Amino acid sequence: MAVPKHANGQRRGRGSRGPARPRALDAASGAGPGQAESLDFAELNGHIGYFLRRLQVAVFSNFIRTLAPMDVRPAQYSVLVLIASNPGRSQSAIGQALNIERARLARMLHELERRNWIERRAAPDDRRSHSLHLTDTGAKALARIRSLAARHEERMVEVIGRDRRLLLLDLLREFG
Amino acid sequence: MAVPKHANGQRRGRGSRGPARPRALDAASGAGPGQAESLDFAELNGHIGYFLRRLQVAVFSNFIRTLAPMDVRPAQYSVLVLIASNPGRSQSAIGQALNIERARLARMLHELERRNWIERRAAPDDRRSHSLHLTDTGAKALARIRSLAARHEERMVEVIGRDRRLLLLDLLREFG
DNA sequence: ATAATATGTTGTCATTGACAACAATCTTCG
DNA sequence: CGAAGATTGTTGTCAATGACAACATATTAT
Repeated sequence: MAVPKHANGQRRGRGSRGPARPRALDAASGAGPGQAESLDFAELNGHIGYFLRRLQVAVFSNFIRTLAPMDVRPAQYSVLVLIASNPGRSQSAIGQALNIERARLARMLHELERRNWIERRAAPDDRRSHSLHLTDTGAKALARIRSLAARHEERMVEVIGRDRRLLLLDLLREFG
Repeated sequence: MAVPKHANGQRRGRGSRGPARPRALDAASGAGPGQAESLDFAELNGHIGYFLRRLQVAVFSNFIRTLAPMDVRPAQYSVLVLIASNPGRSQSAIGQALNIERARLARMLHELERRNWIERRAAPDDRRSHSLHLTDTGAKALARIRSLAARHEERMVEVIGRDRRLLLLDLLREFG
């Protein structure tokens, strides 16, 4: 497996973290040197989805890059965290909560089990379902993962702006 | 081709559009009947990416569903709109602007050309590149597409709340 | 001119989301 | 009780997407 290709490029160190308006996270935005007279985006600018998409991609990209040392992707992270906070739940419970289709989750859990981070135990009450738990190894890994995730979130604060981030979280909390 | 599988389910009519707090757009959120004591999401709630992702997926899902009659996906839409607003630009210009990799864009343009919506003309100044234009058919299609896209955006306003949407647009505008 | 770059194209892989089919278990209800 | 129906997890498979290598053609830099 190793580092997935998906962890795409986008370095671009940028020192100065002045209080000034944060710069774009990633990609396109125009701004670069030697670029033909920038295009007219007016129409796209009316679409929420357009911005949401770009921001989401940029945020995930940073997440993947930051967590590369543990080779954990966002979906895996959310599953691990949810299992940690809710040990013993079934695959269907976790899947529904995160909106991950059961077939997809089954395969993701295979991978996490292969890494010895989680285990499926027989559920006492319903022999169809498995109850999910972190292993000790998983708990240790999660500790490291959490610290990387925290670093990622800090970086998002830097780029987006602390207040903006809070506003976003507030805005979005109602939809999760 | 026909309607791509991707245009996933998620109907769920909901009459009453009172001024009350808008309900979730899609998926999971808990709330449903007969669901085990809802899970602890506290940790994920600290992550912007988590919300961004869910909201973005929900918004795109609605977009795809709303534009299904024209079988246009978000990326195609953005390409069409950008070509319409900036006729004659090269593939690389459009690709960079939208952050679409050139190989991917090449194939997308094949499809749009097959549908007779756009054409690649020889660029006068640089014979490597193609200058992109809508066809008449494409312009007519885009008219319909735009009206569907407007309907989608209206729906987003309904769900997200007019003021919230403006706030979001404001917040996100700086990052596109 | 020669080398380095840029543009568009095709080939190919990995990841993801979706869906169908299946076995093993519950649940419902006659 | 017992058969019909639903749920849970699993595997197989397809389509869309993003990435990247290799290539031909053309342009720019040295």
